[in-house]
Amino acid sequence: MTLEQQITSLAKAAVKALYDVDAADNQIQLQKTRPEFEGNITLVVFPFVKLARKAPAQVAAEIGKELVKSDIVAKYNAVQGFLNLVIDDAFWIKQLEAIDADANYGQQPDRHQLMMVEYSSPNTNKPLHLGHVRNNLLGYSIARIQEANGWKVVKTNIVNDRGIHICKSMLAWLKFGNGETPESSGKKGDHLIGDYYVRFDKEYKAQIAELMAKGMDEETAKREAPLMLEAQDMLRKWEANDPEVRALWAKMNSWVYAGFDETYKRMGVSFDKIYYESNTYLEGKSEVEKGLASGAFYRREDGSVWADLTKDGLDEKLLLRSDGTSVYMTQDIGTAKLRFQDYPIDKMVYVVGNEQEYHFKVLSILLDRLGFPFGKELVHFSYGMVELPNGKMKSREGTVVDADDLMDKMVEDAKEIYLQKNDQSSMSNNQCDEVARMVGLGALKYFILKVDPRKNMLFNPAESIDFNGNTGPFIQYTFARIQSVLRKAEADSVSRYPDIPVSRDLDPKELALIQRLCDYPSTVRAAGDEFSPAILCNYAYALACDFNSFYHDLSILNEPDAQKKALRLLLAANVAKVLKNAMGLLGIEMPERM
RNA sequence: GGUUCAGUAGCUCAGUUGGAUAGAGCAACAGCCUUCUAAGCUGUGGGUCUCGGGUUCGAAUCCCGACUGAAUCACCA
Repeated sequence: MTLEQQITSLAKAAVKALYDVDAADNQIQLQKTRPEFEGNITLVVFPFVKLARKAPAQVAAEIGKELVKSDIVAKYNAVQGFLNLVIDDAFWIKQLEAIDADANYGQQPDRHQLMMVEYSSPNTNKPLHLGHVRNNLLGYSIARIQEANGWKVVKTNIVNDRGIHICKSMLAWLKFGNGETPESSGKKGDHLIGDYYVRFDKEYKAQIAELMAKGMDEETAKREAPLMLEAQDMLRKWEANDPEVRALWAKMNSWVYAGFDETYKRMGVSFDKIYYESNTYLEGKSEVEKGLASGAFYRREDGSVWADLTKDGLDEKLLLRSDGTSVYMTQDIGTAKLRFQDYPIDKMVYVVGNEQEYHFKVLSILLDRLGFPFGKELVHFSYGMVELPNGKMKSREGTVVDADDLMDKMVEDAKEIYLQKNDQSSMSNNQCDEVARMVGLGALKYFILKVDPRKNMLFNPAESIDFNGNTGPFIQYTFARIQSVLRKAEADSVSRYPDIPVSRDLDPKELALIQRLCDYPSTVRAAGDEFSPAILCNYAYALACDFNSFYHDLSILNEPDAQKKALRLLLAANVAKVLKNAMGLLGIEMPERM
């Protein structure tokens, strides 16, 4: 039973005894005692002031007098309406022992339910940029966090591998590529394709300008530029299964996948099941046809198919174009159907930017209308955009921060710092590179995950991401320090388990650490409930801060008292365990030394 | 224009269901390495929590109204 639960029931009993009322759970308000007062946990007594008909401070004192009768409350003091409770050291030591005994501390019981988490979902016409990085890191971390909350999680990716944007890259490559391949150019496949996507846009704009110079208006020029017509022609051929177009498409996509795989691997994200739009859009079409037959949707005179959502307070939504081709929504319906055929999904989560909130609102209603039981409950985990100092990132305008470049830069910076801080004669190249990789990526991941996912965040490329302060490397460093101590303890055969039962006055720094460790399970739950890795970041940072302060003030291995030494070692080991676990849920690796 | 979200220190961000004198980091300044890793620790300065009302013992937090910014409302994805 947690401290909060114990105090809650004690407080209820006290209120009953003193004022003869049964307090509701939400009337028992507990918070951590502020550092300027003595105590570990504080009961806010304002809720009882009225029914006691006494001054707040007096009520607090009366309840305190009751509570101190129990074993776990050693002392109390009342400040206005705040009753500060000092918890007995024996309680904390027992808690630490329980934490130590639990190898999976923080893991919540199995819920026997399956959650599918969709994230990443790239287009295959350009490489990943910082916006995708946020998506991938959030998606992966949320999956890990929900696993820790007892869900069985299936991570999935829907690859948008077809459509006009893909044809643009293909066409530009055919026209201007001279048969360039990743092998011949030494470029990563996704970057190669991205270059041709940009090339298409450049040539297309030139054609538009040319047509406009001849007197054509902009709208018409955009529509009639030869490159655009050719791209559309290519899309029709693709849909008609033209062998040449399909072969080219398959070849170029395979280059992109090879590039993506490399980026994903480096980022440390993975998927259990990958869906491709080229395989799901037909399924979507047939679902829409079914909906049309059942009267859920209607067809207009021009042949296009629509859903009327005005009763739901929304607009009308197009589902099939007049030429019969599908749109984004159609594809998402098909993908949803296939997924629920493949897995017994209890909860479906889409990690997609907040710019698509409307889309998912509509999707939820449509799925529900088509008779899918999961429609109403789908979760759109809507996260904010990454902005640059001068606004949004735009692929075609070249104002993107490339994912591969950014990771390179972070690892380079980490390596430089590592070489600067360590004795170069005592390390191997491999060790240096491995630490630099973990630390560079740790800095990047923490930087992104520590901000509330719902909010837009700003990234300034001119200012490099920090390695000091509230950062991933700070937490990694704390961990590495502990590992160093544990290695030394092992070498000296120092036990972290004292021979005699520990019962002594805890140092405030020790106590603060234990109390922080006790908070971990509820933090994991909160992160899961709120879909927020940021909550875990804040926790890991606070724990690392507490430890560094403890480490600075108190000696572990040089402590002469064997009992104290053992307890501090036990404490350090468990801080390391929880730090590693928490960071693991964020997808951040922890180096043994740095 | 409708809808949704956001506005906290110079900058980037925390702030659990309303609780005590609103917190970190960066940047600036001043200290601490013969002692378990100084990517650390300690201290100083820095605030009209966008603004105005309201609710109450008590509001950065809840309600209403402004202002500012973002997203969205496509036969784009």
